[in-house]
Amino acid sequence: MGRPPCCDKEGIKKGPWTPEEDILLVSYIQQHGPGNWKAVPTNTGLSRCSKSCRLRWTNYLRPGIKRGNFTDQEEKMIIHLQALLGNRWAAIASYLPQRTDNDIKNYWNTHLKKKLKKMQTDVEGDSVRDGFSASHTLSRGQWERRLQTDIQMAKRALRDAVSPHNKPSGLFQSNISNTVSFSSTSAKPTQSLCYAATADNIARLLKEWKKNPPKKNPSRTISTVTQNSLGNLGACSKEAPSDEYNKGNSCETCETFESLFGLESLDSSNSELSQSLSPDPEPTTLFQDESKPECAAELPFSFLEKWLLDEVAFPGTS
DNA sequence: AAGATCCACAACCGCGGAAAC
DNA sequence: AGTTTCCGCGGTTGTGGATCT
Repeated sequence: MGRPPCCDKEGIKKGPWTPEEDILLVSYIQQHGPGNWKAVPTNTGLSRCSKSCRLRWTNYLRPGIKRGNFTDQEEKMIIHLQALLGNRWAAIASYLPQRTDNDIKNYWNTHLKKKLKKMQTDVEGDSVRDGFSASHTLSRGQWERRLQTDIQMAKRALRDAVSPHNKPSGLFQSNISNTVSFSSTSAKPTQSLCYAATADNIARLLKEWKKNPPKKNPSRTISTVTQNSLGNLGACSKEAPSDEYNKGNSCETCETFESLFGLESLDSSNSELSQSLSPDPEPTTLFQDESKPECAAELPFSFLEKWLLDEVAFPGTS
């Protein structure tokens, strides 16, 4: 049963987005901000369902999205977070602010899953050769101990991945710079700038496209080009990654950790944070909603750090 | 060179939860 | 309190490009 799909209506366009549609959507959001997706198709004249608009925005058009190859660090993070959180891509994405859940999900399904499977096969092959099949011979107690060990290993590996002693990747530098910039108000102008650049870029691309329309599959080709360009531009907004995925995710993630490890409420760390991250009293910019919510940006990472570094919180981990 | 197959990823679908009525 | 509507999430599919045969 369930609700009928919102895209069943006649006249609703599906498939790849064209640059023109992108521009319509971006300029509308530029004026009104994201949210109220229901109204977007009506107000923009787009023949798209609200869902499609939201998806297009969150996955491609919003500023701060990094596209392209995943770094080793990101890969490690995804693997370990997936081990800890399962397929909760939105939660995982909240630790990789420049990546969308869709991106991470795709990367997991296309690359990491295979990689891990292969590794597992190799290990199991060895085990079978040794006359030992791990998964079938474990008693419940052994299984639990193994689970504990897995969690600890994941935890340790995650700590390695985020350790400041490691060469920091853009990922964590961006988190760090977020943290630093919280005390100043420098992030917002940067962010707006990048957004404007994004919209301008679409316009420029469209002009180019109209001058020299590609011979084959124009919409997809240009769309892809636009996406990449947007991604590249978005990458400049390291200081102000978008937060679409962080809304609500931080708490959700904290709950996950809490439930996983039986930690007490995060109230204390929250209050600490709320002090250090006093909300910006200035009038909001157009894309305030899109800006990295200080709390959401900071909380998961801080908590993660705390969790990783606090051996006491998880007795017997060392 | 051409067809077959694989791969990557953008987009869609359906569901659940929350908010609005 | 019950129903409807909207939003967000995760799983899945479709399509075009890349690679292989």
